[in-house]
Amino acid sequence: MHHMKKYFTEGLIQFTILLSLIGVRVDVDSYFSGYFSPLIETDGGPSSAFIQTPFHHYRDTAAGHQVHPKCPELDYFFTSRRLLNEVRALGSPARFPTRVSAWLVHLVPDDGSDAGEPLDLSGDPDDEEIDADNHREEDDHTTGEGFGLSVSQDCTVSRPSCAAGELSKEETLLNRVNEEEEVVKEERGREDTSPASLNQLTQSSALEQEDLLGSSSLPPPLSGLELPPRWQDFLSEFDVNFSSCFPYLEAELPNPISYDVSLQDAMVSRGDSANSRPASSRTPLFRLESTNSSHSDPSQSSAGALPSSLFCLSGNSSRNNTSPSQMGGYLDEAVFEHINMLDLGNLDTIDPQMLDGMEGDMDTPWLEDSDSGLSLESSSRSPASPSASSDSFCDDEGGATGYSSEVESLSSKGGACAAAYRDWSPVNLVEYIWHDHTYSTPQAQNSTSSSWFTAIKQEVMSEDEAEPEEMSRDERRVQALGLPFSAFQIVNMPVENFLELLDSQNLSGSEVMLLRDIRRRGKNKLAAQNCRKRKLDTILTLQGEVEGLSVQRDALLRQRSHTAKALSAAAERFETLSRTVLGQLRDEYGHPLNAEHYTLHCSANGRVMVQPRTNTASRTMTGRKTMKRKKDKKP
DNA sequence: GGGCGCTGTCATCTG
DNA sequence: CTCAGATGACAGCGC
Repeated sequence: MHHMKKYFTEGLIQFTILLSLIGVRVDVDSYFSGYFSPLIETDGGPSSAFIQTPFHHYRDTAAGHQVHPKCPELDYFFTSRRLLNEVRALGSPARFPTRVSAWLVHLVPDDGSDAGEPLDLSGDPDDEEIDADNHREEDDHTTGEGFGLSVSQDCTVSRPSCAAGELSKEETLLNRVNEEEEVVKEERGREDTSPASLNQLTQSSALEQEDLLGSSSLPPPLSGLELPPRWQDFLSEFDVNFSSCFPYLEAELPNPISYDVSLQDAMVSRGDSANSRPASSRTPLFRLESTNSSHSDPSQSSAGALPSSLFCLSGNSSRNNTSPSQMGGYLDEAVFEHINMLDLGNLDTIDPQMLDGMEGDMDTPWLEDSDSGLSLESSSRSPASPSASSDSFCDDEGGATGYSSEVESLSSKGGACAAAYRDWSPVNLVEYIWHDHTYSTPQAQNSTSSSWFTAIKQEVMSEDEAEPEEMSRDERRVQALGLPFSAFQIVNMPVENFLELLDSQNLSGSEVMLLRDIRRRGKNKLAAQNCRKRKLDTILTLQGEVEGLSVQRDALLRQRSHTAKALSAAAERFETLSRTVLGQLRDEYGHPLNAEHYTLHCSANGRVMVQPRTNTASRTMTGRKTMKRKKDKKP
């Protein structure tokens, strides 16, 4: 199960990369570097789960037993961060030559009969590769039909000046895409949908389209969708009909397209490119339009919550019997929001539902937590702990040093506590607490005190078959007091209930102090865990920021370099052109003008004048001297 | 046996 | 003043 989640996490990130490349913006950073990362429970209010969720409950295994923090089963926790760093590193060519060639190839139906069939997920494992070889990419381009997304770390940013043929090819493609968009617009207009959001979500793909259109080659067709084995496994786990998830891959892309763009460049230059292009050229190339065949098979839509929402972005449209152009014609903000809401933290709630059917042989829920919070199962702290020796309760009990003696002495106090203890069986706290992630707000927390008492007692009584667990020091103390509450409950119950407990149980002063210490220690334990988790998150966030700034710096440096090269090339072309023009001109004696002595000057009104080069130089020098004099006079 | 990381606990501060 | 939370510091434990 953990492999499943780890696998899913990696797959999700890779899928996010692909979505980003085809224009669907998915905020990955917010998932992993934000305060409320997906691997952290989300905020749920003043006593949120984030606050009270032990950090290390994620380290628990499916069997529920404790694992060491260094256990490899923690990998899935850190895998997301590692992958994120790798994704970030993709944009930095200075670090390592990496290229991700991810191909999404669509079928081009000949007669339309194939449009609804699921895409062939069998793919060549070489289609996704991390390879520094530049020539492999070209090979990939020549083998496939459809559109390929190739992230090349070593590809250049500046687009080479297009030849006339390339331009015509681009324009043709643009026109075709525009025509398709017009058709879709007309359909949408007839069906009275919100036109404002028509192109909204395709704007993000404008850059990719432009880069795509501006890139070099159009690969020949390839039938079938080729995915790397990891993707096949990843998708096959959820039984997702990929064609239903990306129907536009089949129907909306008659022209196979490929483009090479650096991932970083795609991110950095998105705004520039989008602004530099005329609006008319921003044609939505990738549409998320539902087809009739998307959900022809109801079982295909029965995947887990995440696949149905993540992959089948247009699934709800057809399920709700709305027309494809209404709901699935384009991605809308809700879809983006949904994607953004799909942080990995939701896996905690998704996976049990989704994976139950897939891994029925797993006896123990993987969500089971163990070593966390109050260390209710066990406490490695020896009785000789300093805190134990300083415990007021021990002092009051006549210097009892061992916990067993404490328990005995307390248990021997008899009275109501002992009677209550006889009627109360210990709670299997592992089962009772850590399976419920709402433990931050106990079930009866919001109820009245008496009902809260009753609810707790009933729950405690229902745990008759609970196996005795190795309990912590405080837990044993609570049991010794004969209270019908666990240490966890004492820690997490509202203060009103806690005070009522203190009053209602006829506790002595030392016992009250013990309960207060238990409550304080338990709360502080959670606070310490949160504090450490927060500190770790802060460090990771800062590391991510450093990484991002480094990538940004690299991009700016590259941009500066390219700008300088472009400027130099323009100057060179101007010089060549000037020499050519001057060579055609004659002075009053019929001699051709010497380019060494004359230059062309383009004025603002478009006039081109021939000026003596020496005069310009001298005038420039004169101007500089004038400026210098002015500067000297100023102080 | 020492280093290191994790964890619990205490003391203290803040809201 | 009480309470809850945050955080630095310290110590114990396991690897």
